[in-house]
Amino acid sequence: MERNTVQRRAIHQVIEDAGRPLGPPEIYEMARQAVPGMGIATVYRTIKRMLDEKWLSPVELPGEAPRYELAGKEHHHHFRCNNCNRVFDLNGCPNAFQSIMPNGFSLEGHELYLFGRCTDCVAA
Amino acid sequence: MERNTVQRRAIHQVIEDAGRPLGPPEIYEMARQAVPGMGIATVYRTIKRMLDEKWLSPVELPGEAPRYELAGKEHHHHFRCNNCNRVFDLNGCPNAFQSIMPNGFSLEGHELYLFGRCTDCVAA
DNA sequence: ATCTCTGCAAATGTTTTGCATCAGC
DNA sequence: GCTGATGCAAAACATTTGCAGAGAT
Repeated sequence: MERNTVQRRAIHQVIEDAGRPLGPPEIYEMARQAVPGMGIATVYRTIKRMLDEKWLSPVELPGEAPRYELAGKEHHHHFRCNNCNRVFDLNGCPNAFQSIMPNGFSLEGHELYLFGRCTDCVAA
Repeated sequence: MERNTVQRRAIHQVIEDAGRPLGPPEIYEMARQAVPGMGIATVYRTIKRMLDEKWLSPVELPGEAPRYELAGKEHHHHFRCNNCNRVFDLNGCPNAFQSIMPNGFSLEGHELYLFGRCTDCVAA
């Protein structure tokens, strides 16, 4: 049976409060402020368990270390600002992928990432 | 000045012959057949240099180790078969991404990956 | 009291780097 | 013969795992 520990609570809290996808080192640093003695292994183990339990879903930008966000949102994609590097959720999905599928192939899923400048950085 | 070594030639040859994106371990194994004594470090160093020289471009599927293919093709995306795990080039691009961009954000680039079954695996 | 979770440290896997030597020019 | 490139081994990172002890139930 699953136990409700301070570490687990701290990690869940951090991800919830962030409102954007976070990577293990970020989660570690932030959760550490609430639970000073915590080890990095606990962060990895907890993330893995939360993924199994579908509390978290991974956000894996090409060429970057994985980040994680709370699961349960509906299908969406992500935008990363080339200037400030923050990752934002995008609502909706352009369902126009069948057009580039080769004949005889079947389409089962897709990943889409957009890059550019967020409102804060579009001026800078 | 840059030198034309057997290792570099072997690596370039392997990637050219493959016709699909390869990862460093694959490149190492295959190039090793042409140049038995070669070390893995040379593969990494050579890939890095070829990226700088724009001979190669990276293919970074979310959650997977990076692969590399010859650069210079025109804009395209990739499809990975969920069954045999091979990666294929897709021609064309559904230019319909502006529709999900938030107001005030500017779009500068995108990455798209499709998943499913290739012709060979659609029956299996 | 039980049994899972944790922290630590060691192990793993991948990519990078230092350095003496080798080889392209 | 210079000087960049290579092979080896060690180092650097990120992530995983074994284990004994702490803590939740």
